[in-house]
Amino acid sequence: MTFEIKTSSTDCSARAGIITTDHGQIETPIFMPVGTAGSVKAIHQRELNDDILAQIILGNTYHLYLRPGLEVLKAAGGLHKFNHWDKPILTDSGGYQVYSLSGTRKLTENGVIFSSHIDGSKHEFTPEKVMDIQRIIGADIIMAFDECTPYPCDYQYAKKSMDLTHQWLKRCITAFDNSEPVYGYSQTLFPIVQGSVYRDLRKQSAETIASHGREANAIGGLSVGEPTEIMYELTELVCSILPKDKPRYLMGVGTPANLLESIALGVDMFDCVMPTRNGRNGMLFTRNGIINIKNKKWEMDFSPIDEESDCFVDQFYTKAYLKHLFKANEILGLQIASIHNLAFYLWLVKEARKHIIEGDFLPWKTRMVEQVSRRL
RNA sequence: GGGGAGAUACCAGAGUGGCCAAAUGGGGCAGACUGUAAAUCUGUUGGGAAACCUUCGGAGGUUCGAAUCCUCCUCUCCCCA
Repeated sequence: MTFEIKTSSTDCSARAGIITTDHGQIETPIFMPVGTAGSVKAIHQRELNDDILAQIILGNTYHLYLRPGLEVLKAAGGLHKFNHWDKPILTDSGGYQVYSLSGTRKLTENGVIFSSHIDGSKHEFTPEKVMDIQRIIGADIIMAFDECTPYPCDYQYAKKSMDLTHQWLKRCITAFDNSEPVYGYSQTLFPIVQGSVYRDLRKQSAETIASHGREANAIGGLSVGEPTEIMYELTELVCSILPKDKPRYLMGVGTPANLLESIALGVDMFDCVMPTRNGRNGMLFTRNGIINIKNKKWEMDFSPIDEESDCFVDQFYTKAYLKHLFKANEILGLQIASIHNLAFYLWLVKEARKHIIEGDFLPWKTRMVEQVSRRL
């Protein structure tokens, strides 16, 4: 994997770049749709390509390991062949599940023992095992095994957890560097900064992560419930320490406004379930603000979902029809909302890139943040 | 014509003397959702800011107190002829 910066903003830390992988290029800043179980929920690959213009998608180690399982993935020839996505894939390590499944897991010295959310069976994840699984899944970008701390999180725990993540990282790196890709193309390991909301821990973690000199770096443990301002302050701090010439990936973020603000702070990559999950729950993100399509006010609104969008569903379907689909529990509603939201997210980062290159990112960003945050 | 069952909030449907402005579902209205245990979850749904007022087919009655008991009326459904 290589990263080349095309243009850097002069009035903020935003930059436009190109990541090159064996499955093609990614123009940054980029938003990566989440496809946890090997599928971006409710979306066809054709829509991902032609309507949403996705350049890279995510998969999840924990979920894919449990189902379909490594035997199937290996026999399929890796996730790219299995789900027929031939552009880049990034897999999360299961570090987020250490957090979100905290009720059914146990931390050990060696790693984490999970109870499967599917059948309750016990499975152990260690840094070595997680590297091995991600080799077999065959993602272009694989994530270090970390612990995503909850919020709030007391200092002692945050420190202990950060140290654990750092130890695990060393083991991840050893395991990764001493193993080979399973399917011929190269894979890249991203380490992850932790440290909860504590500036000194974040600083220490960013320095530790940077010292490993990997090809890119990720920021984890944010957008877990802390105030947005704190998230921005920590992102800014961490970005100021992580090397400038390497991609920075802010994990799990966020709202359209979060993306724009974070791009200004120097973040290049994002992923978030929000456009898909919230879309399935009736929330539409648009350049003019946020719509809850289930609300009565859209019942008689026969205007297109988004008249300024080039995306097929935005022109083809009306708000009133989409409202009806949601109320009638029709599966098509979920599909339309998901396509719309992802297309909007990809449009937003593409537009951000354009303005970075044109040199007017900051004023454009300020205007857009206000616009996309409105409630319609 | 004879016999039986029933009428409860937007709908379905519990409740059969006080703890009932009335369970539960559905529907309606709104809210939440940030590296997906999520087509999920939460709130609310007679009026009123509140004290309180008006409700359980209708009209009377019994009782300190009635959706619940009694009388009559209206209507619905089922079975037999």
